[in-house]
Amino acid sequence: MATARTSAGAAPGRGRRAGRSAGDDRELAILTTAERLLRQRTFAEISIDDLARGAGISRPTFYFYFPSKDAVLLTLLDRVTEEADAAAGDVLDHLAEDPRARWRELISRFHATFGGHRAVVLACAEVRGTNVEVRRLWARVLERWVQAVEAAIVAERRRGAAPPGLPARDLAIALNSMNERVWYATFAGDGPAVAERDVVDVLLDVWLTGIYRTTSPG
Amino acid sequence: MATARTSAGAAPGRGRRAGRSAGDDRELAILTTAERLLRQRTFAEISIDDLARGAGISRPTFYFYFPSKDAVLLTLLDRVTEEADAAAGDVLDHLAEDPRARWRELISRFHATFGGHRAVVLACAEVRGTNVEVRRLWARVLERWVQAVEAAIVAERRRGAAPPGLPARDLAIALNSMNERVWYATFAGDGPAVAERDVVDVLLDVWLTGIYRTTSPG
DNA sequence: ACGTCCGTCAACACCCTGTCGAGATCGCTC
DNA sequence: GAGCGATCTCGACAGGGTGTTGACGGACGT
Repeated sequence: MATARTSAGAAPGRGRRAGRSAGDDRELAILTTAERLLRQRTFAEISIDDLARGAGISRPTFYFYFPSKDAVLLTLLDRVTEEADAAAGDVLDHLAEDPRARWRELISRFHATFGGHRAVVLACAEVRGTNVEVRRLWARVLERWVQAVEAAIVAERRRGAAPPGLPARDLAIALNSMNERVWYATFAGDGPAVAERDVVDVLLDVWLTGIYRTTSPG
Repeated sequence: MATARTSAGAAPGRGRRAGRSAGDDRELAILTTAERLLRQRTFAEISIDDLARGAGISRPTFYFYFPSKDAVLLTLLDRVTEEADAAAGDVLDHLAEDPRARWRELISRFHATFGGHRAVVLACAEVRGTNVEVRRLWARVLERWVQAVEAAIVAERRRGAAPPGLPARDLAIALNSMNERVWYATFAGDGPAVAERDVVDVLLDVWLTGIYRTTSPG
């Protein structure tokens, strides 16, 4: 039980006495061990014992820091999505300046963030089917991005840059979904996939034609 | 190890003496039990014992018919993709008659097939991360569809109906990927999703704009 | 009647998860 | 610098799932 150690939602490591403690180091050690191991094996192939040993503690002690293996991944995912949010910034507020360049910037930054943590992204895709918490967190994050894109599409239509068409929300969902799946295939490298160096431009083209009916919107 | 009972790839139930035998019934019973249970719980929540009891046999006997729980799902997936292939038929050979109507027919038929077996589809998405065989089978199937769509795009460009643009294969990958992910969200019902009655039209519009730059190609 | 497959299952060995309770250790106060 | 509560640690256990082994019954051709 311990304190509110589940994190994922706020700055982790809160709820204990102010300063740095040995416990914080251990928690971090578990996290970094997880991300390291994820670069070598599947999430399913990693046992709690692996995580514990990698962090220099015993298996029962692991449970002091995280309630389960999935909770570790959840924390990792939380960090990545925060990083992605920060990277995206407010590009969508400046679409009018140069639509194509701005949309490209958005997609490109997401690509860079996910690509930098592909092990975590792949692992999350792996457990999304079984783990409710990961599913919910991802749903929440995606919802935010969908709403941002939806608003941007509405704004582009209002200023006459984009023609009317599909409900903006549906279009935003479809485009975001496409990106997710295409990135997954590219990073996982199995099945038909777009080459990593082309993926941003491919996605961009489908976004632009979907929103503007042209790949060079004015 | 019994005979070549893994199936998934050819007509299942071959490799034993000609006529119907009790074993074929059992094998079928396992399959139908799996699809039934999948409508109620997650794949991970179903144990081999559940499958065996549902089929009226003991757990060790299950192993006589299938090497693992995943192999059952693989057989199920094989059937669904065969059904989808059959449903798709040769619509893509008649695009010139009425592009919008034909593309819509293609998407709509896939939608109907997957929607009719959403439990299996969802379960496959769940294990794709962990199971190599499911991953490979899905990759093979997807590759076929991608190639068919790629060829259709090339043909449409050649006859002047579609403008040049992205490499046809990359476009085909992106569009197929989008469909997969959007359907998944719609069927799973979690996270931002397109309403089931709208999903075909939403996907169609993105396909048409991506391929023709218009939603009403001539 | 007799071997030989097909089909069946009780029992076993194994691995992984999650929990409990008994300690060690840390940081603070008096 | 002794004492105390919170933090931290782990050995040992219980439970549930998987996959395998070895022995047993029945159908079928000869």
